[in-house]
Amino acid sequence: MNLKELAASLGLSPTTVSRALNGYPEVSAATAARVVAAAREHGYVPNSVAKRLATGRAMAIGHVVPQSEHDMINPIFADFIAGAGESYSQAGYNMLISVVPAEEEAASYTALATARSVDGVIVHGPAAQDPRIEWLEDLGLPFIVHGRTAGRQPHSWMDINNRRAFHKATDLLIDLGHRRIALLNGLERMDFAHRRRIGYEDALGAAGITIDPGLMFSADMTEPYGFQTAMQLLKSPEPPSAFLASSLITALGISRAISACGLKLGQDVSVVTHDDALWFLPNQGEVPMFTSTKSSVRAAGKRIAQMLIDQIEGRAEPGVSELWEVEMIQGQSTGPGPFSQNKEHGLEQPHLRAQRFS
Amino acid sequence: MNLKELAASLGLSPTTVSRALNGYPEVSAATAARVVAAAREHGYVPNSVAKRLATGRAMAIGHVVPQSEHDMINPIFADFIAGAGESYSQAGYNMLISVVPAEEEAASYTALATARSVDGVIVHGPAAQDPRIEWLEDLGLPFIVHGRTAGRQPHSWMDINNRRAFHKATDLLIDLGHRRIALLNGLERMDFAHRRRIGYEDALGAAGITIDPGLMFSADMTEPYGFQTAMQLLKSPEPPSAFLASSLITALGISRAISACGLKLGQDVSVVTHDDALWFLPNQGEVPMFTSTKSSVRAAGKRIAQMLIDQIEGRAEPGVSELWEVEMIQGQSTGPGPFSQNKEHGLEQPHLRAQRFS
DNA sequence: CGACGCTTTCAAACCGCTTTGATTACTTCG
DNA sequence: CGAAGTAATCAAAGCGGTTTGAAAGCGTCG
Repeated sequence: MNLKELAASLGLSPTTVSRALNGYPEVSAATAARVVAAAREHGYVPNSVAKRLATGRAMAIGHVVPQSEHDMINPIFADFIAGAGESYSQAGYNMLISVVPAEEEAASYTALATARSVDGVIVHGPAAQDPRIEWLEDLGLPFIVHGRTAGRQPHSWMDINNRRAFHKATDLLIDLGHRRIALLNGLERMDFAHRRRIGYEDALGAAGITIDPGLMFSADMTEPYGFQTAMQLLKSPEPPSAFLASSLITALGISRAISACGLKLGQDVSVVTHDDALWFLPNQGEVPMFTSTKSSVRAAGKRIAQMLIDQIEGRAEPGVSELWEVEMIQGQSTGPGPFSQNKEHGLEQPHLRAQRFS
Repeated sequence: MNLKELAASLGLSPTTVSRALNGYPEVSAATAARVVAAAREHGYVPNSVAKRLATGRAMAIGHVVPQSEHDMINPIFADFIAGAGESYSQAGYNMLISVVPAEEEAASYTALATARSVDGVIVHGPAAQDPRIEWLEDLGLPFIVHGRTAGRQPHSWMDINNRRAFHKATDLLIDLGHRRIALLNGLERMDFAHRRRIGYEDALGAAGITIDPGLMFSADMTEPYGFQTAMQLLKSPEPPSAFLASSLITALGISRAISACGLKLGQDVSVVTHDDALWFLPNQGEVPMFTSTKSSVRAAGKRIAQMLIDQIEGRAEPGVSELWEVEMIQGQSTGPGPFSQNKEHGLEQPHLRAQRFS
């Protein structure tokens, strides 16, 4: 059943039927109702492809995912997609994902733009200096960056305050009496990891603690990365008394290493981690396992998709940005360090300290 | 630059240009070469929407993801997508993902089919009895199921041998001298979990071990699920000496609980898990952490996408199926149990036993 | 009563590509 | 030399919608 047939069955022209279904005012209320009823009865759904050709709107948002040794398709991406998908389906958009070899990424954006397959794209995992912003600017394709990058042009983005989050996380550990704090960061060519490192270094600097390059690591955020790095550090002559991790996954690895060394998490060694609030790693409960800087990547996906749709539909200007502050969650993974001011802290039960502070 | 303009600039008709670009033989070799060169020079890319309308082929595969309390978008889905995406981009297909409220799932398939937005779909996470097979059969939309279901009609599917995998895993533990083996399964309304449970029960039955419902659990495969369930069991009067887990994520939780109870993984308590070979949880190395039944979900995604494309393009008949056997990986998480025949096993170094057997 | 304005409907053009069914130019053969 | 066959090209008709511009129907007013 297509539009022409539906129109014929109603004794109307395709024009009128089309208008009736799209809610244009030129059609009388009575006819409109009749058309809508008939459409529902026959189970008529307009052919999306024809509609797109006629309107020039793809009603789709693209996500280009380069595949390289450092895989972008990870659980964080999955949660982001889940959030974005909610916004898309509410607004009637489709989500188009292209998994392409890294070297074809630029070509992939060009193809999406010239073939008009999508109305806009979301840029994932921006590097500290990311060429994609310029590509997209040149192509005239609307886009929003999940994160930020140090491009010349102003561009639309949404990010969490990574620098501030890690500054505060580091402060927390320093206040607890920690001085040797290891940083297990993500890949520092990525903007988010770069900013987190600056936050960490700033906090150490402000406290007059010398920055030790031997305590800073940067890698893909896997569990074994956390485990192996922590093992190596804990067995070293001068082990850190605290760890700061960029992902709960890595933090789990660290915690495994702590156990393996016969130490107690939150007593002998403290850990603070960023928590993307991933579905399969809920860090919740009365007193969550990990003290963390928490921000739902799923919520971010939902919001960014909405921002992009607003921009495409002209409800928002390009060049907007949002910066979310993270939530600080007190968990069981932190305790007083070797330079603690008030030693009685150590006797205090962790669950009595449970609280949230932003 | 569209086809008409390109044709005009060459002094040819759109017909000839279209044929030249699509490699039809009716056009002379010389003209064809000239057209291809001009197209490249002008950066001409055919409008995908117009092409789709004209050919009736969407050149897209759909993935409908219902969102419910039991979230389908999880790291396993992400890895699957990564694999499928490879096949799609090689074959020139797009991947369309619809995240919809669970109650709109049926409507979503209908819309995809009638709007001709996709040429086929992949069905994820089939339940033991799944209504979607019938829906899709009725809609006439080509599809392949990742997993299986007990539907009446034969349908195309690709699955791993879940029953056999868990049968063998259970056998392994029994052979090591374990009798009380806890099963931390996924949701048993899902087909894969149902089959795993049967494999587990069959193996116990064959060994003459009474099945204890108090040792069988079914839930979403999160880390805390593993931790809490294992804690509870290990503190019970009759703790199990071994665990069988459906996911490495859950296995990590179990291992955390074992440490928390002051026990040693692979010595005091054994764990075997299924391993989907997720990117951020590599269970590799000379002697991997966990003894596991391993099968890359990413490889499955790649293969299933290929099967579906073959079916759509008429290279394969519908109704085909593939059953993959899993690989058994010997890791550090298993050791002799309380009923071990040869006690000297306990002294053996795990890494000396390292081997693979299928 | 005819001109006018307003609402409602429609025929036809269009979006950019593919494909069918000519048409033309050039060989080949009886 | 004309008929027939073949290769190369093209005009036009789709695909299934939207949208423009015109027309029809109807009540109102001078």
